[in-house]
Amino acid sequence: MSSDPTKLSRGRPKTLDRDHVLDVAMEAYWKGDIGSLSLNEICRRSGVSKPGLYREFSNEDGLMKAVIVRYQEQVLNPVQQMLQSENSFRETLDSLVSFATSTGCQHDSPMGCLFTKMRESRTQLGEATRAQVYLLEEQALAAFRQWVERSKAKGEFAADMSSEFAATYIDAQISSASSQLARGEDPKIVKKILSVAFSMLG
Amino acid sequence: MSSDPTKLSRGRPKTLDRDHVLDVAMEAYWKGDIGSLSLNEICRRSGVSKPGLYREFSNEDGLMKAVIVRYQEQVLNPVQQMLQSENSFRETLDSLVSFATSTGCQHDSPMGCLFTKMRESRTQLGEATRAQVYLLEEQALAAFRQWVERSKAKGEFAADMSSEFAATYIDAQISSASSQLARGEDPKIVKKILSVAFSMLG
DNA sequence: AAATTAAAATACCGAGCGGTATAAAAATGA
DNA sequence: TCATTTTTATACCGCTCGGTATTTTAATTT
Repeated sequence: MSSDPTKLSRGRPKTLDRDHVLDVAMEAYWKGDIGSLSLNEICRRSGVSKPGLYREFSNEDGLMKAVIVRYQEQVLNPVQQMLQSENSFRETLDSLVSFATSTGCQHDSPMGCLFTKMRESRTQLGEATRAQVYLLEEQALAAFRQWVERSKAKGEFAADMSSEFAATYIDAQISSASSQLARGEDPKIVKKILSVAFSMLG
Repeated sequence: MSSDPTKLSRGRPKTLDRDHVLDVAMEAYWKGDIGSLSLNEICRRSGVSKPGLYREFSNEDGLMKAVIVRYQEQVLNPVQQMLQSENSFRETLDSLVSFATSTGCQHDSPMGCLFTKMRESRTQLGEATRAQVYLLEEQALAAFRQWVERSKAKGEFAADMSSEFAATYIDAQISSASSQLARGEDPKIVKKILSVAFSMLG
């Protein structure tokens, strides 16, 4: 908004690499216990001083919100795109299951879903982060519901249930699968569970 | 083993009420964030001094293990009994679903299952507690598997899957439901989800 | 009554936490 | 050259944590 990214700053040039810090923090929260991971530890791992981190993100809540927003952009939005494709319900469902039971979307990303992890540890999050997670929840449910509605219109959704409930059901199963993966369960088993749980849908 | 419960102790008589402390701790862990609940807080709530608590339970790990053992005795064992009843698979399944989606088994117990909660926060538990949780996991899976096997023999289990996998599937669904309840979701919705997820079993 | 035993409560320990005051360092404009 | 601006790193604050050393209290045994 106000600052030109090229070079018309006055003071000492900043060396803090925001993206690097976010990468480190995202992986840390993704792999570890969100509630037990301290800011000090993030500083240590990213090689950034504590005041530097506070200037960039205000506080722990700010960092975590930035992390979940980044996760949304990098991981969740592609899934949402997938749900809007013109493929059949079954094809999209298979893609969804494959995505949910494999690593996030990058080279060496941890098992499970950071968003699911944050949902589960709601009570340990700051205000801003919790609000963002809540927003993502609503987006996910809406995306599932619209997908089901479109599939119903195409006659590809067989189960006798409201789109609202179907969305809740799909969300619950995907979250559960992500949770199991994060706990270290065998991805093949988790995938099989999802297949059975979705077998009556279409 | 060595001490007679009546009265042949020598020193100052103990006033610490072990059961009271366990009641307080169980409710605290059940309702709150296990990883964030401090021993200091348990002491405060139970009105017991910290050294008193350490004398009785050795350390935090000892207290948490005592709590989960108590939970097993009070809540989990009755469920295991239920799985061994002579009722039909459907009847038992309905009982299981009703149990899982209502309060634990007592008057004012919180939503969800303490065992499930501890499974989810494995990494934050001490050694002894984690070992006990692992033991309970194996017991639960074995109980489910034997239940399915007996139901198959009676021709009441319709789905085409191994008893091993069926047990894993049932366990995953029950855990997921408990998790949703603990997060505050509507028990009616959760029950409906379980019904759908179990609709193809028998 | 004196010695002994065990449980009680107070007060403390080192460590780590989220967060910040402070001052040195590195760039700019005059 | 020198003041100004901005970022940096060190060192610190108050607090809570899990766990314990210490002393007082209340009972039994001799």
